[in-house]
Amino acid sequence: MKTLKDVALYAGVSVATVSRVISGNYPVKETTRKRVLEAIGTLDYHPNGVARSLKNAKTYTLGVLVPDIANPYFVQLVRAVEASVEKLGYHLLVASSDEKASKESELIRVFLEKRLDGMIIAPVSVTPATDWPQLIVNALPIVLVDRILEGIMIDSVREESRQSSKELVTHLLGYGHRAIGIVNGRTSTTALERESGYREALQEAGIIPPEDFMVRGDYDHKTGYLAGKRFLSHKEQAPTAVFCTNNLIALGFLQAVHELGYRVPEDISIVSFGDPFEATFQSPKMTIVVQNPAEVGRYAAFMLLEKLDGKPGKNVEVILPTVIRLGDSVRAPREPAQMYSN
Amino acid sequence: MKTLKDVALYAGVSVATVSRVISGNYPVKETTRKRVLEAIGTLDYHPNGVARSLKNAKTYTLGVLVPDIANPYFVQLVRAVEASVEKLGYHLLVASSDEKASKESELIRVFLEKRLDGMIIAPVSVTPATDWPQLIVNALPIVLVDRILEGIMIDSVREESRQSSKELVTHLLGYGHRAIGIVNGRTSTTALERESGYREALQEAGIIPPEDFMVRGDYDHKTGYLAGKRFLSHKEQAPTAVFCTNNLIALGFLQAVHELGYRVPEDISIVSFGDPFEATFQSPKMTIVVQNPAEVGRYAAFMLLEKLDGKPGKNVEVILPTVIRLGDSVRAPREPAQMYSN
DNA sequence: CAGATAAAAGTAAACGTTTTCTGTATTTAA
DNA sequence: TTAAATACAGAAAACGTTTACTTTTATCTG
Repeated sequence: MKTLKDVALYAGVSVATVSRVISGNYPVKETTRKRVLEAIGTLDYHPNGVARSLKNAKTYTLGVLVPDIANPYFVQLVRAVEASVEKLGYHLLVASSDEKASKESELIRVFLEKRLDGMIIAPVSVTPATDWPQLIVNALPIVLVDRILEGIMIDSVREESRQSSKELVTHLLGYGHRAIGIVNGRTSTTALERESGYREALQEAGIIPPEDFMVRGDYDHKTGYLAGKRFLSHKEQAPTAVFCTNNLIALGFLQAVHELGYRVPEDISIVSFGDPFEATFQSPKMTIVVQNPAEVGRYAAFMLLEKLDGKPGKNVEVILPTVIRLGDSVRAPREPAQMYSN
Repeated sequence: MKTLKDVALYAGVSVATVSRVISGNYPVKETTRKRVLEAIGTLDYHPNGVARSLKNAKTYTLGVLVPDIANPYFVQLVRAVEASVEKLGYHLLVASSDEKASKESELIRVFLEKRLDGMIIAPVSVTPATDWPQLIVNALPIVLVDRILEGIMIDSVREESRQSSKELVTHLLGYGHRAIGIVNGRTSTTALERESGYREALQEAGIIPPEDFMVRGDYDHKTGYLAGKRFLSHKEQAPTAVFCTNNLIALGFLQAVHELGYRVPEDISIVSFGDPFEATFQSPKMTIVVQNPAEVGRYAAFMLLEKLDGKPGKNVEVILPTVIRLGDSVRAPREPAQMYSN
């Protein structure tokens, strides 16, 4: 690949002049500018961004670290971030932590070494790994999305989760359900919040759910599928309604229900978090807390860009409101509610 | 951020020694190694990857350029690429061209300037933009995915498309359909191949489809939706079956059908390209050509890594086979087939 | 047309690494 | 105990930019 020096030689000027033509920040005589531009064209010169980044201490690249890049929720989020930052010339290094703290640490290290200008992270766990405090010290611009960390104040954007979970479960209670299960993630704040909303709703109804109604697994298809199989294989002791805390879990659960020959909502009612469009042609149409990952992404991008711009930044914690969209995945339990209250 | 110099100063050695400790490629006395490692730890030193890349002419970053990063097809593809290259220490810069040649050019330029080690691209158009030839000359390792370019030989991986399109349409013909529409993309090779398969099947049946049965738009939801509205708003002249050439188009078309109060396959039969899992709970279950983007991604990654390894490379053109999965989105047309043959 | 001033272009240092080339301890052999 | 060999460690150049500083060239004024 050609360098400034090659161009300079060809155009018969110094490298400084070529650099100035390219940057456009300095006066260059029109005739020489022409000559340089021509040289650049014929030599097919492309500036070396690496050298430039070294000199300028700026890479124009942002790191995005999500648990699963294939989860539609994060796909939407990432796309919104990309769309928000592209006009300012930033590009994205996207990576998946697979919900593993070790991979998260490793990738943060990579981001650091690559000298990315900032990062957007959906942390794996509530309790920050050892690397996190360093990060803060290093003052690298960070915005957390979807989840937060306990004990460390970092700018974050997420969607309301506890209250809406409570409402979902209350909705089920309103239909007469008493045996209500939950299929949840494990380590993230969202998982805790959603479980907390679930518990609150039940508590206010005087219900204490049995331990085996509460599944803690991963935010993935498999967890939902296995939970569905487990719940429904002993139908008599199964919950009459289930709260799936995430879109993938809901999908997996649904598949299990179908495979076992049961139907929603005739045999079991389901509510979940999800994307209204994704579910458009699903049968049945699910009653969901409508999530808006794109909005989360836009906010996160905005906040990160502000920081990059040198704005002071006062550790904002943005919580976006959510709404519930009713579908037809809920109806009253067929049998009289078994008594799990005490 | 700390530098080698800081560490060297702190440990009382030269920068060269610190560098050698880090790389591990040179002999360093155990006691000094310890001292250096300690310095690195207490100073929280992270090597500057930018400087390293400049020196080594290697960024360990690959560019991935797809038309739409939110399309599940490309999401799967990208994820497979990521999974394939991560163990070798490569990371991904992902960007969307939005099916715009201008954006594609721009992003290729960015990739070039960032000195990425290689790129994987799903080109927007069959006819290469002016930048493409340069790319080849620059000998930057490239692998095309999903689509190819006319007139330039570049390694590529894609799925068989023409023959399977033909089979899909033949399947429709077998059910007695004669008025068969197609909703397609515009510029890519896949669009051409799918249309070509469609035409062949019809031709062999002695049918020449009217121009307005052939919609050419984008590979997106909207194109499918609009086509659906258009076809079905004049039901009497509408096709009795439609071939949607892509998952998003199919989804959009389906939505239009639903909104207009029609049903599949009672009122109209549909076949398409798609992902068998995505469609699991769709009603109806679509008859599709099963695509396997992950496999495409794995192949592309493998081929790119080979090139990066300095393997000669002989311009391979990989075409992965596809299979058809029958669903229940097709049945015989209700009214006697109108005659479009001649 | 000389001298002052403004404009344009050149020189060289710096960014933070890696690595070749040297130099100095330390070990080994005689 | 000394010469040769080996093992470590340092100095400095190089990667390709940007930019402060300096020098050259062009322009202006009287």
